[in-house]
Amino acid sequence: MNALENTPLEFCLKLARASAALTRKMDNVLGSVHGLSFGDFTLLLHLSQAPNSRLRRGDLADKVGLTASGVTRSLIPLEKIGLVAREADVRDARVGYAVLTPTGQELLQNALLSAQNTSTELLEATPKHALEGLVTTLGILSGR
Amino acid sequence: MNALENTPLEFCLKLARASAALTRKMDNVLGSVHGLSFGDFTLLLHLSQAPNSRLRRGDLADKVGLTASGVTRSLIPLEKIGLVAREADVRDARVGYAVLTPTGQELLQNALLSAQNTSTELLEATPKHALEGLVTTLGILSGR
DNA sequence: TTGGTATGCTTGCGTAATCAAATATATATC
DNA sequence: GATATATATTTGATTACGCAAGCATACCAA
Repeated sequence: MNALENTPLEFCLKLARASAALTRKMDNVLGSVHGLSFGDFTLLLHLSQAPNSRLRRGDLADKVGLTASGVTRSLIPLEKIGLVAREADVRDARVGYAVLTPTGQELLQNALLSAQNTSTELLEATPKHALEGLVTTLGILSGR
Repeated sequence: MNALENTPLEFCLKLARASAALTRKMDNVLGSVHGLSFGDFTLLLHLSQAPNSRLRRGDLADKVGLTASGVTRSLIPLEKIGLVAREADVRDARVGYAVLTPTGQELLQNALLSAQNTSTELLEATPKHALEGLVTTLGILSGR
């Protein structure tokens, strides 16, 4: 009945479905507790992991899997509420940086705990060693 | 440097990123060749796999990982161009079905080949046995 | 029956994110 | 050094899609 069993396409379909479920769950948890979407959280987290909590806007787009324009638009509300600040490059006036503010750092610390709890809970039925392999495969798909 | 190595959260972040990359790739391929988005394709494919190529709209939502309202809206253009038709339930006037039309079947056949090629290509560096494990984990995440 | 609740789907509204075009700046070539 | 091309980001227009509320219909209980 299902000719797609164990095909790459089946994998892709399940990936998309899982991602949708994950995003909704994360959006609900992070949104109700911290006022962040999963996308917002991801942006802040990547910034916090960068040197000086600062990234070129284009590089940030790459890391989170958005287009440059997606990052521009997503940052607007975060800048407005003071979680992220904009900085210019001294040598190249075209590039802009996004920097995590102290306020952003602080909010992120709390949101991080929620996100970790939620993801751990979601994956509690998955053995740890399985995740390692999966991360590799997902990296391949992302072109990484 | 990265305290998230091999945590469930890292997995979730990569999952979201991989899904974004996958969707963009599929959208490009299916869109340019067949005029379908990856989402459209997924809807048609699930219908084609159902008995009589027909599903209750709510069940379809479940399968593809959208909400009911997402399905309602996504089907509108597909119904408009005649790939999907709407049918009523004789016993329960609340339920609506979505049925794949012959035109839809035909378009899907072609799109399926493209999708299969693309997904195979994207995953060519991933051993088959790895995919099997992944599918299980993704199912868990989807609550399935 | 009839009132109340549950179910299936759609609509209103707001946000997110795409592509393509525009803008601004930098770099290279002649 | 002027002109062409390349790069980084933003803006315009459009589509996708979630949640909450709204409808219509079904089911249940007294």
